[in-house]
Amino acid sequence: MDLCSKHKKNLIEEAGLYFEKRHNLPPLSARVYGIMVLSSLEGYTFEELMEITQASKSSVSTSLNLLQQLKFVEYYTKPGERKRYFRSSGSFIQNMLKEQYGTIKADLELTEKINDFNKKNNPENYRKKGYLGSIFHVFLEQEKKNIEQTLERIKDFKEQN
Amino acid sequence: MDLCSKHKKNLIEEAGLYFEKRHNLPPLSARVYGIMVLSSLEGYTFEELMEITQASKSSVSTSLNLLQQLKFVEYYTKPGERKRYFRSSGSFIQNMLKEQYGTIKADLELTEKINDFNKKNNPENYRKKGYLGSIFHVFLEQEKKNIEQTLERIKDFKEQN
DNA sequence: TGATCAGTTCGGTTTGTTCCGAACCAACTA
DNA sequence: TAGTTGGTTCGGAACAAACCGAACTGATCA
Repeated sequence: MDLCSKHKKNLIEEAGLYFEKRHNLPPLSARVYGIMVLSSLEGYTFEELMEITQASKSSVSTSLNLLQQLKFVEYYTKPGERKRYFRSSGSFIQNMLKEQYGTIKADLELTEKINDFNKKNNPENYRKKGYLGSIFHVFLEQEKKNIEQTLERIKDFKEQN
Repeated sequence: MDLCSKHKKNLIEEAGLYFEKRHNLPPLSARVYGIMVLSSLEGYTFEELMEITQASKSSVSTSLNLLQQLKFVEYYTKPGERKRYFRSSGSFIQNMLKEQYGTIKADLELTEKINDFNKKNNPENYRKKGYLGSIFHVFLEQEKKNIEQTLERIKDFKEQN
């Protein structure tokens, strides 16, 4: 039995490649997550994932554990069955944006440190090159809030719908 | 001669580690970029970078080429000299945000494709799980603009100051 | 109790990345 | 033209990441 249409396979490949490059997941994890986001809420079993990816038991296990740790994937069980059904947890875009937001936040924090240093040690740099001191600092604070709010709105939006 | 104070060395290490993890640069490239963002507009020569990083000629060359390709670093020359002086191009935070923005944009594009697919193939998923159809789509469009504007504002701010 | 099922853990192989030294090139200098 | 300076390119060593098979665990079932 074919678990996957041709078109779906192509999309999985595209999404997988994408997660690998941009969000640097290991190749197999990336493809597994690709499968999840393109699948119904039903999800897939361990076996089916082996079948689709043509990967080994241990590799699939490791990949699923990583994805669960990242909160990208979750599983549920059907009463009476021991098998787990794996599916994407939350929406794909929310997971991705949350990650990006974390990075941006960390960027801004590092920026503060760097600005402080340059203010003291490379004042000419600090002025001319865009390390614009307290005004810029305030400005960035504002943008930081802006970005935070975007994520909040997405969260709220989803909860209300 | 010591090209680098103790305090600066620590910051370089911290920044380097950060670029390595979050923006996945190779270790040496990450440290070199750390040096750049913590240095005056004067920049450093190839030799000085070898001295500070204790790395080989070829490694420094490769690193600088990567950083230039990413537009993180640029060089200038002094009239009459053949030597290049390397320095961070643009402000660090701008470079970082630009990168993040690119990722978010790509995320949103992939989201559209995935939503389209799920709409057709996993309609129940599409409804229940946050793939909320055209409303969500419109909503995301708006957020996309929001994020774009943040970057624009940073750019404008810097140009005006 | 033994057998089976669902998944994990552990070494080892394969694959890929990062860095190095040595040879090289291109521009200038004596 | 030969030598020096500033930097690049190439092949390989050292290390790390990704995946595999085989042995294992822990739960259920006959």
